[in-house]
Amino acid sequence: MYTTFTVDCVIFGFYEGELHVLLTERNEYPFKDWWALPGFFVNNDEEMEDAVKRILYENTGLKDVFLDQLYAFAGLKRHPQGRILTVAYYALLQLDKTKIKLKPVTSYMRQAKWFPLNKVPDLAFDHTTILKQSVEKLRRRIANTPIAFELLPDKFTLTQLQLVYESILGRELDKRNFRKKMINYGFLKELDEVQKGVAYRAARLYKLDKRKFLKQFQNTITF
Amino acid sequence: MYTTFTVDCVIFGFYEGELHVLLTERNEYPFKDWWALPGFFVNNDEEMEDAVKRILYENTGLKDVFLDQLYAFAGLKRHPQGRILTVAYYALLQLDKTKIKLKPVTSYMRQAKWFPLNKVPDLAFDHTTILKQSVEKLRRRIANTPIAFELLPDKFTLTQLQLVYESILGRELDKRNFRKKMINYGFLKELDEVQKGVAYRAARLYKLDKRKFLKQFQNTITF
DNA sequence: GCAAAAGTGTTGGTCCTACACCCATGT
DNA sequence: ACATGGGTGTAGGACCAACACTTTTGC
Repeated sequence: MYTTFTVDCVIFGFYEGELHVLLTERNEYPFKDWWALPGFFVNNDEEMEDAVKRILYENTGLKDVFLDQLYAFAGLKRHPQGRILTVAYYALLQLDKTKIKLKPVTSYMRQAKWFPLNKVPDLAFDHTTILKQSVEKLRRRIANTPIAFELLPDKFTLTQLQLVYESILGRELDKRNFRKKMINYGFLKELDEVQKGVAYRAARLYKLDKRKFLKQFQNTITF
Repeated sequence: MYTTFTVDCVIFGFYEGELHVLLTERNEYPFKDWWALPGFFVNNDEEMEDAVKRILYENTGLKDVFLDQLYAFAGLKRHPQGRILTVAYYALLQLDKTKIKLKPVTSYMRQAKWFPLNKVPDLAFDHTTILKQSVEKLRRRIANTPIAFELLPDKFTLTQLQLVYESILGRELDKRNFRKKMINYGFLKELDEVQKGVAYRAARLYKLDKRKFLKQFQNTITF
């Protein structure tokens, strides 16, 4: 009837053409010195959503991240000391945010670091399972919802957007078809600006038109 | 760090052309005499998935139901006596199973009963919210996954199948288009049988070809 | 024979995929 | 001038929505 209550965070970020996940190095037993998803105990007088934000900040130094609930894990064997229920949350971060300095403000974690998805080590507890489920959810969601924009800075090029799709889906897409499709959606605002500081033809920058975007993808279901 | 741990069940069933949900009448305070989703405390030495099945049985008499996790609710104000974390599960039941006698085997609940979705009363705790979220999930899922079959008996007519879609989506569909689409999917087996005991032309019966069905709709994502 | 639901095709529009070359820019 | 990625169009096929009448059966 009673259980220890924790939350874990799966934070994705996109840079250098690759999808990354944010991990922390544990400084406490059990699993001392192992890499793990940022996570900790929820206080008794604290809303779960507040706890997630607090814990992510304490573990990594990241603030102002919007997280969605993924799944509740409650297996009796998750933790060596008996059942610990964890609710996993996940979030997608914009490229420029990933430049923010990562530094835990708690001694429970030694450091926080971005890992490319295919270079993630074995993780503490059942965090490998949790991460795996998050990636699956991401792939399912990108097919229906254009979550890709959450991984990019405000102004982005179509090639960057395509790279996000390709890195999440794990396959290459046709450039012409991709552009046609995105522009046809009608929620991209073409800017009068182009990229700067590149050693080749500079690409046009685009912005997400949030009004139109939400109109299309917000499920307005009446009960 | 510690919380009371419960599970709630949202059980959908389809009969008489309407989507129904299974509710129980509480026989205990708080919310005595209110209708609520079947749910109760998870034992400390019990896996969550086992607890859901046990509790559903104790509350309603239903057995052998496969439930999927929906969402974890942990608001501090969910329950008058402080935080109670609940993990909500949902399931779809086949028509013939809904004929099973409902009778709670615990004194916590006075009775269990099917309610058509649009005749659900105000529910105990935050169960109205939980139910609402389940229906939304159902609608989202039926667009991508043919979960409708879980609500029908083994052998069904195309009209029955269409009624399931219509009652979940809340709108009418074109008969010819619906049939073409379903038959084109290729996972329906046409049987040599027809309906019996109807006072009009008997409809052909179909069966789900599970092999073909799974091949199409099982996400095979490698990590 | 009539009431009730079963069953059936076509057309026009939209969207998807496959595919290869020229363009603009920085060095 | 060359290397690099930016940017563009078309044709064929698949899928979708709209639309109304005939057939079968039980009573």
